[in-house]
Amino acid sequence: MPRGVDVARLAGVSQKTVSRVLNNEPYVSTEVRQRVLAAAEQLGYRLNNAARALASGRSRSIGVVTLGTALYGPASLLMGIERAVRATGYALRVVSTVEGDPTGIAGAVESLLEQGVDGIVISEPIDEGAELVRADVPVLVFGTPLPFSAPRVVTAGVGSGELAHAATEHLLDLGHATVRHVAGPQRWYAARERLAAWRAALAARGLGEPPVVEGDWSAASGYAAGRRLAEDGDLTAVFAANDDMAIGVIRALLEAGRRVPDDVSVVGYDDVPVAAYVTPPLTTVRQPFDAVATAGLQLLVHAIEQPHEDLPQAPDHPVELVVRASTAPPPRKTPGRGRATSG
Amino acid sequence: MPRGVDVARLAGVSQKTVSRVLNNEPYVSTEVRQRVLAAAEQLGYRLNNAARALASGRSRSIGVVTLGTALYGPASLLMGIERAVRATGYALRVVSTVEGDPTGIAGAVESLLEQGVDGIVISEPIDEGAELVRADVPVLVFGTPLPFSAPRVVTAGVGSGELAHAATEHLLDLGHATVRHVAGPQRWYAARERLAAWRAALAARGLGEPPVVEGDWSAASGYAAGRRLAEDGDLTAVFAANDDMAIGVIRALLEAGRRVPDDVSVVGYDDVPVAAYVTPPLTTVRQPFDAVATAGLQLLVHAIEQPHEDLPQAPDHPVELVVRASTAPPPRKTPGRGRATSG
DNA sequence: CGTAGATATGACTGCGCAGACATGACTGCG
DNA sequence: CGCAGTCATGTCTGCGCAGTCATATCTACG
Repeated sequence: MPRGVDVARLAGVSQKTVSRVLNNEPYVSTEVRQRVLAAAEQLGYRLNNAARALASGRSRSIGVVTLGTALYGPASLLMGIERAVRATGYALRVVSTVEGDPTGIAGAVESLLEQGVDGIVISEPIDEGAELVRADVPVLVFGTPLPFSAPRVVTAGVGSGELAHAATEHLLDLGHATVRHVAGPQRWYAARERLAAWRAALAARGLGEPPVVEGDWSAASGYAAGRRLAEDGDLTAVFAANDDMAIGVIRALLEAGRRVPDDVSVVGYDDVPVAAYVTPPLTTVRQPFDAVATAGLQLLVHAIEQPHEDLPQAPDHPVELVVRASTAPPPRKTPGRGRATSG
Repeated sequence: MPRGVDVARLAGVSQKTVSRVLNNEPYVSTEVRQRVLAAAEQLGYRLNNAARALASGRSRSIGVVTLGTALYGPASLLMGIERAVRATGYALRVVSTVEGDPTGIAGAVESLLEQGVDGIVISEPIDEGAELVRADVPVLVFGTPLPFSAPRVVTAGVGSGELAHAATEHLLDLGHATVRHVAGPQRWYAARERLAAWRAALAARGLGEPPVVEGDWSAASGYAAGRRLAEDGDLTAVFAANDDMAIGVIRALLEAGRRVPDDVSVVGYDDVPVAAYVTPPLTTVRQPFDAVATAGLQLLVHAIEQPHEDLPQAPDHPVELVVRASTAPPPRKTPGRGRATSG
């Protein structure tokens, strides 16, 4: 591997000037700049990242803690983060945790700190007990300020709240007497936020709160939840915390003889790409992952590079209720079937 | 930040001994090891990655080139890679490309090389023209040996071939006269492989090859393909290159008045988590992403750490055809509707 | 008891870059 | 014309580790 001095020799300048050129620093004449670039090109020279990081004290990289799942939401957010990180000129390092991992988020953060990242992104905050996560670099959390100890903690919202609210209201506006909720796993911030918004929407209309069924985001758990919901003879509207569970719910309802949306309306969350094509097409909520990631990363980079300035606040992002065929007004005559017992 | 010498001083040893302890080198007495670990713990000491990379010439990190999509296949493989990389003790750096990106895979590889990775993984090879990708570290490609110039190029298969073959055969075994194929974008290796396997399965039975409809992996493109397929009055069986497109195809067929599976059988590919819960539940093919990723990474790490030994071959992985309700024997009396014209 | 090997530790050094500072050439203006 | 300010470049240095080699101690065995 050629080094900076090799380029310098070939271009007839000092190593420092090579460094200047390759870092786009001012005070280099155009002519020298050209010579250096030509020499670097000729030798196939690349700056040595380790040496740069050691000399400058910054690694120019950002670490992200993600969940080891291919779930649409987390995967989309991760891809949004990747693009946003690259746009800021930083490199991306990824560590995943799995639910139930004993070291959890704290362990993942620790491993990123060992790698020397300049900042950390927690993409899907989940509660792994009461652990306090310590970091010596700025941290960006999507959703909620976990118990973090770090120089700067930045929070960027994904706007789940208001939209889960809107999803519930959409069902109520259609005339449903109430809305049942299939929640996500409550250790996830995203799941808690959606549950709270559903609750708030019911409360705003003075409605009581029917029992919540909790799933694990999977279609299988949605199916199980749907079987339980089907025992409710008065059921006409369901809000599921993500699309996969909504699809499972719909399948269970169909198998129980409930038509969707004729008998029961179902709303999902995420707008997965197949949502428009399943039967029936799913009413759902679309999240602007890219915009959220971009905005969050701008805050994080600001926190990294201007450690003493105040942080601007993250803007809210337009979220969108996508109404499709899985929601309709409730049936005229409620079927009034008796409540079946499980077994 | 405390440095190695600080720990050394506290433990009453030399910096070099601290280095030995933290790298688990032999020839350190148990007693000294304890003292050093205690001192490191007390100071909250962490090895400086940049300095170790500079001094040792290895960054202990592996870069992966992925596609900036949340598609189930690529996302699952990425997560499998993350786990596999972590299991080998390396750190993971991620760069994504988008289709149509002018710099393409070569640009992504270049940016990883600048970051100083010890090895590179190309998770979803796509053809970005005839570019020759150059790397000075070993490269692992999932699927196909692209035109690569690197010290070692390792290939690990995802076994798409035989299974796309099996999927087609499953339909033929049910009695269908032929099988139409909704292909993925042909720049993707995975799409070409599935197309070739479908072709081979037809040829093996001496069947002619009906025209292929190409999609872009999305349910929307599957829907468009399904509308075109619905013009074929003799259509009874479809093999789609992924589940999302299969779901789109099913929707289009339903809207065209074809029942699935009564009139037309549809097979997908990937076994996305909702496949079992859509209507009808989807017959599909499950890929062992984790196993493939683990095996591939073992090869890559071998190529990195034993540059002069021969590479063991990657084992084949069990792939699995999952038969669900979307496939059935063809209808007794073919409907024989005339071929409609589009427009 | 003497010497070869294994074991345990330290001193010194350099990896390749960017920061601090020095220096020289040039510009403009009173 | 002289001096301050800008521009352009170079010299020297150290970031914090791991590699190399030297050294000291401990075993084993003839």
